[in-house]
Amino acid sequence: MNTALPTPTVFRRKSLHEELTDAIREQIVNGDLAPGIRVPEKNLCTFYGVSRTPLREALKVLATEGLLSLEPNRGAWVSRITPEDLDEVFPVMGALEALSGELACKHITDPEIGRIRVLHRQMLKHYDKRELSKYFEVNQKIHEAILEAARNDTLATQYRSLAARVRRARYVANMTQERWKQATDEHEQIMECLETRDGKRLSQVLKDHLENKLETVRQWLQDNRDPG
Amino acid sequence: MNTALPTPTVFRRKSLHEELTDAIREQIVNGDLAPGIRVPEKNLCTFYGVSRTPLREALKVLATEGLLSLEPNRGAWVSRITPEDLDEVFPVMGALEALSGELACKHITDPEIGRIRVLHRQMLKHYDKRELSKYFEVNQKIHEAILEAARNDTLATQYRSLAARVRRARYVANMTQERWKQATDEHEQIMECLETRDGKRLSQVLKDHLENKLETVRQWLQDNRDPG
DNA sequence: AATGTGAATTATGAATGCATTTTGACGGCA
DNA sequence: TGCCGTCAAAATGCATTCATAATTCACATT
Repeated sequence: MNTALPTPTVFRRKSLHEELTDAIREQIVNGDLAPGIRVPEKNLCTFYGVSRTPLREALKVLATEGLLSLEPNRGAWVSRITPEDLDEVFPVMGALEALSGELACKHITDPEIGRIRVLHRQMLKHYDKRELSKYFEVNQKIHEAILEAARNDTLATQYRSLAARVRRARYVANMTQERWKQATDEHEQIMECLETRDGKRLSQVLKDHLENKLETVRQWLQDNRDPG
Repeated sequence: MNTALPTPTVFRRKSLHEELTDAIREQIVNGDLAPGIRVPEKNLCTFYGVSRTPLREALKVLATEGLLSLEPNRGAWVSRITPEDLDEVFPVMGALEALSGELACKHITDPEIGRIRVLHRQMLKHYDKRELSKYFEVNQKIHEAILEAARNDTLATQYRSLAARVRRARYVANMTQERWKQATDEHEQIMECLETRDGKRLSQVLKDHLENKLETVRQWLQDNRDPG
């Protein structure tokens, strides 16, 4: 019998606090829990049918991820998104995404490029039909695929954490036709860079792409700022 | 009466779990809790004289920071440092440090440059006397000051988190005379870039500087790898 | 009307207790 | 000797309970 195991598939049940973390993170990123609102422990406890102990552990984690703000003896809020936040987060995301482009070009395989090409075509179809939410879903998969191709979990974790903070802004609907067009053009360039493995150029394109996005988010924030 | 408050000095007592997080993080980064060892809750509870509830919250946070590994029902370990980790972490740190250099050149004030210049001179003195630990203490202050000058808390947080993971390697003693010389030369360049506000060049210098450091850490890891 | 006081209510902080899982020693057995 | 299965001890997961701080709201004061 062969005792040498293949790629070790680790079995790992999630504990309750971990599932809670994921579930609440989802709620925040989706916008079910809007930026700025209070998050009383009791509410979430009854909502999820759990006791406060694992829930509080989850809140601590989400706070370190920057999605919640905790104040001792005063509870938790969903972190607000301010223009200053954006000005901080986007440069960092830019640096990370640029790196992911460079690394992806080093490590990506032809089949992977093929899969991204498929996603790219899907995305263009959604663009033609102006299917905004489907467009964005595929769009996100493309960026995720590039991140995967970079073969760097540390990078992926850090990037996703920042991306989650930004994604809470429901800016998508705010994209102008012009910006949308520009974004698809940039995605065309992204494909070219991947296929020619031009890491230097890809990192620059991704950075510019993010600049474009920043403008859309900024605009959204201006249109949706709440007086609280 | 003037209702406009000056810079709002926020009073904020730390809660127990937060203090625990800081204390244990310190223990890990200092090497009091060595990479790979188990961290039973009970031990830390008796050590700090607290109950398990706040302690467990602290463990969760440190796990998301990457300093601990948690496995359901099996407890916590101090994360090991593998060569693969270094190959992941250093490129990301490089990207972040490069950004910090660029931003610092944009925002840094003359007095700040002056203070860094003072630190720089101190560091050179320690170098001349071969005072390794003092050298590193000041060295770290310089990098911290640059990070401060970048005026980006998100960047600072992310960078510090990664830096903490690396700092656990007690690689300092491992630095060769040659590398030490090279490091001080690079710091000379860093000062030049700051004084001329040459962000592009500074970001490159910082990246190279980090490459140098990576080699030292790699060497340390090779010399100190444990068969566990 | 604006501000101040204080008791009642509510929410969070932390300790304890119970259930479940893991660990590791021991002994049977091939 | 080496391999399993069993069971007690220990550790962790979660719920509950107690302690403490914050908030609310009624009422008094200016």
